[in-house]
Amino acid sequence: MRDRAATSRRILEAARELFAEHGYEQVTMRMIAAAAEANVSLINRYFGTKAGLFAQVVATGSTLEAVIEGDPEGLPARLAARMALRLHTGTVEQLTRTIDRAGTSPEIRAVLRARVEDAMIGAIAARLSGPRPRERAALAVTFILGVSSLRRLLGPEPLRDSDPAAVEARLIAVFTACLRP
Amino acid sequence: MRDRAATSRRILEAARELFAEHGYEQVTMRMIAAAAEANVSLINRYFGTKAGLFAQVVATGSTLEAVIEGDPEGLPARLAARMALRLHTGTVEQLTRTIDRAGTSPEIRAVLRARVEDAMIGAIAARLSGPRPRERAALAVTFILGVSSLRRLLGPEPLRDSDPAAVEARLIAVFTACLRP
DNA sequence: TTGACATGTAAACAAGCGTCTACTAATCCT
DNA sequence: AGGATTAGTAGACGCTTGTTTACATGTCAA
Repeated sequence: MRDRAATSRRILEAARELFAEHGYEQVTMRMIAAAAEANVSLINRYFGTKAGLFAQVVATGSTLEAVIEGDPEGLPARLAARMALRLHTGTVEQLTRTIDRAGTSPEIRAVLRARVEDAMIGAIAARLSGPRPRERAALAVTFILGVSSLRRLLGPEPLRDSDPAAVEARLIAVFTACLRP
Repeated sequence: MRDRAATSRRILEAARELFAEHGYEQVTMRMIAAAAEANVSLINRYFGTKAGLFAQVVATGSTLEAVIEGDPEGLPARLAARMALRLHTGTVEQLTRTIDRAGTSPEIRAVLRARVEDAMIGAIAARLSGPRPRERAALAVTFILGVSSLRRLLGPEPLRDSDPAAVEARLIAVFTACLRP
């Protein structure tokens, strides 16, 4: 046929970018359709509803796993290095930004919650030894989410023209304080 | 007359609570009017537009100033104590929550940015000595905003039934890592 | 007391939203 | 080759949104 798979993928990718950029509520079905060069009705046909599409976007987005895996001792340093790079380049992890900008729509809270709980807090906590690993992981995730919030509010400028090495050293201290037993 | 001042104040307070609870976009003019027991048209008459009302809410909301003032050495401890209390009671500062849940509406970004820049980052940075005070203050604000994000996504449960003293000690270490010269 | 002004009200407005229905057209299977 | 199935399209539907307009009512000054 005329390639349902390709169209479906174009819709998903267009939605992924738009949700990350403007947030769930600001993005309309027609915006997604236009960006994907597809018809609006196809979005509903393939993903059911707008919330369903968003759930798919969140569920299939890559998470921190590439950074998390490795020796647990080096975890704060790896998180700090990644964040320092992001701060310096002015970008934010796409999925983190999507989560931050999603707002408070009741229909999408469940999937957001599950994703943060499993793929962020749970993934970090699994690497930690010592008491209350989820509690410590949650603090690290707090900081990661905070960066998205700050950038949403202030744009990419703050912390950008800082000395990357100094920022990274500070971030290592922050993540260590969050995660150490 | 029929007390314009009182009606105006009821509208402002109703809007303040609703915006903090549900976020800017989820709150409708009719919700505010109902909560304030006022007519919808009066909101527009007194505040111009929905964005204008939101600007008024954000501009008049109390900030961290009570916590920030005092000796700079004790600032991390005071911030940590306040946050530990908030985490334990499951609440979040109203204005911080309003900012977090405001979403990405272009019409309100300017006022949000100004408020975070001046009343949070600027206020903390003014108390700091050493190099790049704004940069260090921004990291602390990152963490503060992150707590609002985490609670928006996960609700009040996480970090709630932890040992408050242990959490507070950890938070002191985090804020110290953010703010120390 | 009465006219003028401020306050409050109700209804409608136009626009935008997500979704659905009816239809066309392309591709596959036998 | 031709019916069946599926991808894609166009347009309307019902609803909600923020805002505005026209009107009623209460209050104060003269």
